[in-house]
Amino acid sequence: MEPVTGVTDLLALDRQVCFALSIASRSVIGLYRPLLQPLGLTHPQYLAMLALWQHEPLSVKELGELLQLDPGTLSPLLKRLQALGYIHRERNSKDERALALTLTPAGKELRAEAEKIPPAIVARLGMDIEELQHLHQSLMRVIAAARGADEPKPHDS
Amino acid sequence: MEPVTGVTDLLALDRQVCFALSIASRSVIGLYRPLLQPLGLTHPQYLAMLALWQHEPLSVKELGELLQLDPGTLSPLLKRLQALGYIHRERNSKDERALALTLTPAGKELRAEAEKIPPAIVARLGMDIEELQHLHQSLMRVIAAARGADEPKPHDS
DNA sequence: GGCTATTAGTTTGTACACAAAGTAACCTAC
DNA sequence: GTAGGTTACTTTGTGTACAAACTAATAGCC
Repeated sequence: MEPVTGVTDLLALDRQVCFALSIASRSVIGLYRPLLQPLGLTHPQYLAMLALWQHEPLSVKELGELLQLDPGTLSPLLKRLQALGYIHRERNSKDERALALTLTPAGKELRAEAEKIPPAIVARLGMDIEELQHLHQSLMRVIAAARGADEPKPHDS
Repeated sequence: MEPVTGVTDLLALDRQVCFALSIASRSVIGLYRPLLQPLGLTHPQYLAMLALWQHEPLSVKELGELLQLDPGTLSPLLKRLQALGYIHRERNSKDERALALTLTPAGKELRAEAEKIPPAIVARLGMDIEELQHLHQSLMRVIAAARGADEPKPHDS
């Protein structure tokens, strides 16, 4: 479409996938903010709750694998969820190193409120479900590709 | 494809576009990290440099519009770029409220190093250029949609 | 000209995000 | 069973992000 001058700018902002990825992520999180505020949650806290609603009980390590977050990020975040009264943080009696993260009754009840959120976001975005699903698949491939990329090929040389 | 049970889990982690968006963004930024480290830059700082290489000079406000970042984020980030010796921050003599952000010679020279980065990232990701371009378009549509969504329809009611 | 509202940046406070160092519990080998 | 390494989590330090309060300069209005 464009004249290939041989110096099409590799560094042009508007060509960088990572630039689009950063902004899209922040923009969509921004849409969640007013919806999450009544629940007292930030978006990362909401993702942690999603993981617990689906997989409770979890250890910090397991939650970190689900959300791709390291323990140094989760540790204070989980204390805040506890302070909000949504989760319990108890040592696992089988292995005192590990935490057993579980939901409080309030944490379980919150799920009903949270279920209103995804449809509201989709409505606000006003995009086709189909395009969103396609985007989702692309993003999952990017995640898998990035995951594979920084592993130095286990059985090589 | 799946049996529509009527209770397909709206809150399942693996269905949330925003979850995929957050993780994809962090994952790809993680790929940049080792490449940016020799330049002394973080990913947001790299994006600011991209903007300046393309559009210098810029005010903080203009840069904020390009990167969708608010001045409270950019102010300290730009001081760090100045401390690194890559940019100048001077008041605009036409309007003393505004800053004129310009590149130092070192900042201009950095561009040659930076040009090696996008091809390296694409290579590490190992994805089709075509799929990446399609993803980029989808992301730009999401950004536009999110942008439009939180504006309360200027001429309504 | 001088008052008021607006605008551009800065600062402060809270919350991620991640690297690196620290601590306590577990496991393995001997 | 105990020394040494591993594992799970916490803590500390740096750097975003963003809301809200603040400061200084400009623009509009009388």
